[in-house]
Amino acid sequence: MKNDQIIANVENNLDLEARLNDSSSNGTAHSEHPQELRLWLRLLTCTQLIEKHIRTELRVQFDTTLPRFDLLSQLERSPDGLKMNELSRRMMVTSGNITGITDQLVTEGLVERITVDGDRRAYRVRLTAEGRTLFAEMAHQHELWIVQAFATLKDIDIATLYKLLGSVKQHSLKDIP
Amino acid sequence: MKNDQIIANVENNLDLEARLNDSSSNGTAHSEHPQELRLWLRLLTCTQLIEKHIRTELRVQFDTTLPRFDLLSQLERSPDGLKMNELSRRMMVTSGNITGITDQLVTEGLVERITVDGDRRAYRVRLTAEGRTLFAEMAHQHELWIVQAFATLKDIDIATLYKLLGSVKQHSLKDIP
DNA sequence: AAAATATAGTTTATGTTTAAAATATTTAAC
DNA sequence: GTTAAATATTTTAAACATAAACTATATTTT
Repeated sequence: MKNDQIIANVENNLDLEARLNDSSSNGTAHSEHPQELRLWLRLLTCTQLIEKHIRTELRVQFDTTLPRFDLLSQLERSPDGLKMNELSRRMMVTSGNITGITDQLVTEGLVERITVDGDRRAYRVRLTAEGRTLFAEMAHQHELWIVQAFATLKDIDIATLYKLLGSVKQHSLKDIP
Repeated sequence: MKNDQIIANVENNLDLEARLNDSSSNGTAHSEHPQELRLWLRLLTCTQLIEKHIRTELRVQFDTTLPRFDLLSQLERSPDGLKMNELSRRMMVTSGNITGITDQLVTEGLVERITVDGDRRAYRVRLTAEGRTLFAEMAHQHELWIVQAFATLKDIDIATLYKLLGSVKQHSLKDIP
């Protein structure tokens, strides 16, 4: 997406939120668009804005994508590697997807597939030395982007957000089983 | 994604956050994963959980997708319809994408393309009567899902979240131009 | 008015993601 | 010990999504 379009989008998204907020103007006494809907839209907007920024930076600075970064990120904390299945579950994407991302990272020489003793169905995927080095660089930048994204908030606000979103998350999880 | 996998994902995502929170255990005095990183991960998790739930419900209850629902949602507030261009900007996707989604909705009989007087390049896309009826049903359910997603929060907490995310959004927007 | 430029929408090629089917292997049941 | 069920991964088909090229029409410049 071009920069022009991002700007246009953002302005329109603002319009959209403005229109939602303006729902009282349609004459109905009880809000037609409850505050939950407005909150959801804003949550989505924030996530999308930050995510777009990270994707752009990853592409510009490292010529890579967010899924590839995320996979490396998972592996970084597991020196012995992780099985495809485990990666799929942690990244909340299907295993077929992991196959494709891993294939690319193998081609780039950043990860390697290792056979698992005693289970010829499974692999463990592990960072190569090159992958580990490159990821360290990327992770450092990534952390700066994220810190910057929330730089407008006070520590106490971050803590509040974290706590409230924790409730939302726990609540969402209850409905799944 | 199957329900089993969703459950597994969710549990693992919990693990992941738990591990992040546990970063103090690695012996470094100043947090290796700053609170901003943890907040970002949680924000992402919440958004993904809610969005996945909406996608699933849309598929199960209405045999449709989130992009199609979003397009109908845009049209619902514009009785005269919207131009493809306008849809593209509001939905934050490219115009080529809008062409495809609109084609499907036309096939399903939910929207129609109308010529614009005085501009033979453009169409307006408008809900059909059938589309309007079906969308009303979907929107009603959608609202319930969203309200349910935040049902764990008190009104004051929703207001707080809304306000703090407002700061984050404004701050993100500053960097774009 | 003709030429240049801009706009609206579609098409094309490529890549991502999902759900579901397929393959191979392991574990459990009998 | 053979069959049945479960597990790990890959493959496949369909829906999105993007960027860039293309067609058609409008607008602006000269």
